[in-house]
Amino acid sequence: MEMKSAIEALSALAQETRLSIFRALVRAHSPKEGEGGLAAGDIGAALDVPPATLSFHLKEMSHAGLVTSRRDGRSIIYKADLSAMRGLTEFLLEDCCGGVCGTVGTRQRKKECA
Amino acid sequence: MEMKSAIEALSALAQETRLSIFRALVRAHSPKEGEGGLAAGDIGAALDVPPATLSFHLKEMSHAGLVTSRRDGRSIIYKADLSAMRGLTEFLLEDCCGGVCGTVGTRQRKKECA
DNA sequence: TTTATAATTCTATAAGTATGAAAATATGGA
DNA sequence: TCCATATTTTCATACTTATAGAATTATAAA
Repeated sequence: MEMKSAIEALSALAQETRLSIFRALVRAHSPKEGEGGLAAGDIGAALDVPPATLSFHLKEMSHAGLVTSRRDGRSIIYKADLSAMRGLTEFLLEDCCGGVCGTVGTRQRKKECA
Repeated sequence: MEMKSAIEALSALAQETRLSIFRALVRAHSPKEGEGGLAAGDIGAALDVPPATLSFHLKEMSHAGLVTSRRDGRSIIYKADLSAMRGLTEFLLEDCCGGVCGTVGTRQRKKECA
């Protein structure tokens, strides 16, 4: 991940409606392809957001790579892209402590930085 | 962490100058109290940001809880607060897959979601 | 005390983002 | 085909955020 896409992802999350949408999609997530996620209408109903506003926000999140979508009949199912999240976290903590603490990359951490 | 502070932290990171500052502070981090971090002037010189602009951004980051500061003579040393980062990540991925994947909380993950 | 250095606050201007009503588009069923 | 449902696009308005020059405050050294 590089600067530009990291900023797009962070900007997409830095808004109350979008953050609520994302967290709802995380809860409804499934690691299985073609499963999990929520229909746009269900998100709008759950969070009480009008269709035009919801669509604007979902588009922002798609462009930022935070969600994917698939059509299911008349509905469009949105799903969180969690690999983007991991990439973002690694970008943020890259080379932490100049590399000596091992916060990013290794499974076995050397020190407790984050 | 709750919604409001998460949005403040995400907004603080969702801006090119501030994101560059944060990453520079992550590299210069030390887990030891009173060590690590960078003087405001050094950040400004490294990133070529005028003092007033830099000060504006550092204030945003302080208010968002992403950085702490301590005075050292005429300089003010800013340091990344990495515990805030961990709190933010946990907030974002809370109850992932309805809780079954164990992405947040447990050290030993059940599945690879993020 | 005077001077130099470091950082912040004030301020005006410029630029970017969110909202939701109305209209348009897409799908599936009668 | 015609109708109902689901979602997106368009658009005007309102709101929020970034920038950097000039003035101010704080610390340290001469």
